[in-house]
Amino acid sequence: METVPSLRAIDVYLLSRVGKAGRRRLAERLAGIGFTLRHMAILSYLADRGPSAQREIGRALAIDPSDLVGALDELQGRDQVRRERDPDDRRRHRVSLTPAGRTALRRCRRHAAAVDDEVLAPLSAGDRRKLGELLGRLFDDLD
Amino acid sequence: METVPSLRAIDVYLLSRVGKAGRRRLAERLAGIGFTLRHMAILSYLADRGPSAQREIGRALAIDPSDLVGALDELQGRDQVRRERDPDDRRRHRVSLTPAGRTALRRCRRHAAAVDDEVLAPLSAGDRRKLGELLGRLFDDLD
DNA sequence: ACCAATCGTTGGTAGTCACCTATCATTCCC
DNA sequence: GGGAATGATAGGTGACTACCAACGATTGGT
Repeated sequence: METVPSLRAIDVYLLSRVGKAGRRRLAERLAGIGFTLRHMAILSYLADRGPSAQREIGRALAIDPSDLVGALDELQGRDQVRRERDPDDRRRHRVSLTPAGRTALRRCRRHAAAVDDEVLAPLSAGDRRKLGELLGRLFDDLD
Repeated sequence: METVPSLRAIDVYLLSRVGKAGRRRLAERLAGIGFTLRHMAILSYLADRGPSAQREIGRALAIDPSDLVGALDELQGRDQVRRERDPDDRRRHRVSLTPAGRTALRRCRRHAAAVDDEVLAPLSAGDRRKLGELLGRLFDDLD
């Protein structure tokens, strides 16, 4: 990457470029095992928060409800996710992880960790921890 | 943004999400004054490195040569950039900034600085500096 | 002088992405 | 019980992106 100091000085530009490169590598790896970043985010959400309505998942992950349908169809088609009507509110679907879903998630996480190691290779352990903390704060501030 | 700890723990995911949000805000602001991120990157490159061939610009900014043509057409249409044949190698175009281009770039930079302030608001001045340094190192390591 | 490579350009494709609208079933509010 | 709001779904759109193939002009190697 050639040096363009006046661009390099813009933090949002750096963030955008580095983020895009990282996203791309992660997406490629996940694609190799039949997943998208979105799939992984959904599985992670379910693992952390337990069975949920689609609307909650969509809101948390910034996925449009109508887009979520397709992603869930794919996961369900591989038995990684189960959809059943919520008995307490029959408009809702109660989406939950299956054992196969948990296994798949573990695989995704291993790939994600590998990409982290790859992308953050230039940083020391301490710097890497610091970066994670700073990014976490920025992330929490979104919306 | 709801809390999904196992996703938040993935640095590349944070990078990707924060970067995308930042990119979006910057793109919106620039769109308000008739620019894209790509335009700004090109103007910045020319300001930093002086008159250049299209191929160099494309390589440095990771823009496909065929995509660069259109962006330069737009800038040239507004007299922010000049294209002339390189007398030393008549295959090349010598692309250079015009005074109007410099003025436009200054405006872009002001908007970019404002977005930086906005996105990085949660960080102290010290943390912000640190983040910029870490991102800079990761950026230099791309490709 | 000729062949291969380079530069800019044209035109097209495929994927992703964030939307938006409309519809049906269900529930909530009064 | 009736009207408004909500959840999931289907279907489609426009913007942007990253590509790729092909071409004419020009240059460099030998």
